[in-house]
Amino acid sequence: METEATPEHLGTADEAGLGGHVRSAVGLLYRRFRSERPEGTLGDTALDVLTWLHKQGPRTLTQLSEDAHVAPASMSQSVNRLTSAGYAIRTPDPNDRRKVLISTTPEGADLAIATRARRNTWLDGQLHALSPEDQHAIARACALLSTIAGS
Amino acid sequence: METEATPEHLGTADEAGLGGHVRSAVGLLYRRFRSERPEGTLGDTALDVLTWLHKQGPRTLTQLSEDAHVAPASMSQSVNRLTSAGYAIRTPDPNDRRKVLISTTPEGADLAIATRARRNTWLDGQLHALSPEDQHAIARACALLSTIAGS
DNA sequence: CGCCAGTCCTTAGTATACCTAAGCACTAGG
DNA sequence: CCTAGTGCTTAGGTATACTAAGGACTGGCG
Repeated sequence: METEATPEHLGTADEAGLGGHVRSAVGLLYRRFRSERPEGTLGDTALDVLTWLHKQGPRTLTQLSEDAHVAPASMSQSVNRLTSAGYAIRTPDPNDRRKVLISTTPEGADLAIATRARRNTWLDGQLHALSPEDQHAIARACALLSTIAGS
Repeated sequence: METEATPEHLGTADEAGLGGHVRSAVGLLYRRFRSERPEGTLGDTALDVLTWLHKQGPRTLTQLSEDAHVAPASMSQSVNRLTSAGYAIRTPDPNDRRKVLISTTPEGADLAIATRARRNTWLDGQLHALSPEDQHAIARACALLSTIAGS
């Protein structure tokens, strides 16, 4: 086993808690976000994809699946929901016809904006009640954890 | 219904980013955690429940569902997976036979420990590569966001 | 030129996890 | 007892994810 590299001495409640706290907080927030989905039949993943497309412009399916860290087949399903609901379209890549570019429709852009606004209504309301330092800590933690998640 | 309170003027990149960054980071981490599940057939929610039971002792189903912020019916299903895999048992509450106390079996306790260790191996490895200030920011953000999620 | 390996995407089948609705089991108060 | 309320379960449906398998296209090599 890792007789030397295991950092057992980094505090007491700290190490036992940090990873666990991150997991716990992520689970709670994820479920909370999921429950904040009163409109439409689209799930949160599909809405996330729509938001990304709205911000970044057209992406291939493989790119989207890498962004979300899911298998291409999973992303294809999520894109199916978006396209069958009329919020996104698939366009064959003119340079490489194996690829498919996914982009938002005008309705999709509207929904992305509306979704963002609705989400911000609740979450920003909570975040703005915090002190600037707390907000800064959260921003920092998000950046760090996103990097970790993407590694 | 967001006709009145929508804060359109709350900055430029900051507010648009903070809520969005939180959501994005949570989504990425959640999927990452989910993919870090090589062993057994139990999902991450079921493992979380097992971990809570291991730490807190027997709980009723309603208590568990409140802990996880899910409907009692959902928790009942998760508990079903645990019990049918032999990691937890249901015991009628002697004082109120409507209630059911859920507790871990010895195998469940072992699995909880092993799960925690496996999770910590990866996540703590990442977290320990950060500076103490960064770790502190994450700990703080987790505490704050857990409170927000639970509100 | 035609074949073949590799890449990109899709569909099919399966599993987890969440929900609402409906119903059973039990408790407590008339 | 009978009835209202509480705790839990099951049934049915949706979203998301995976693996496996196959179709469409590209590019290189005989």
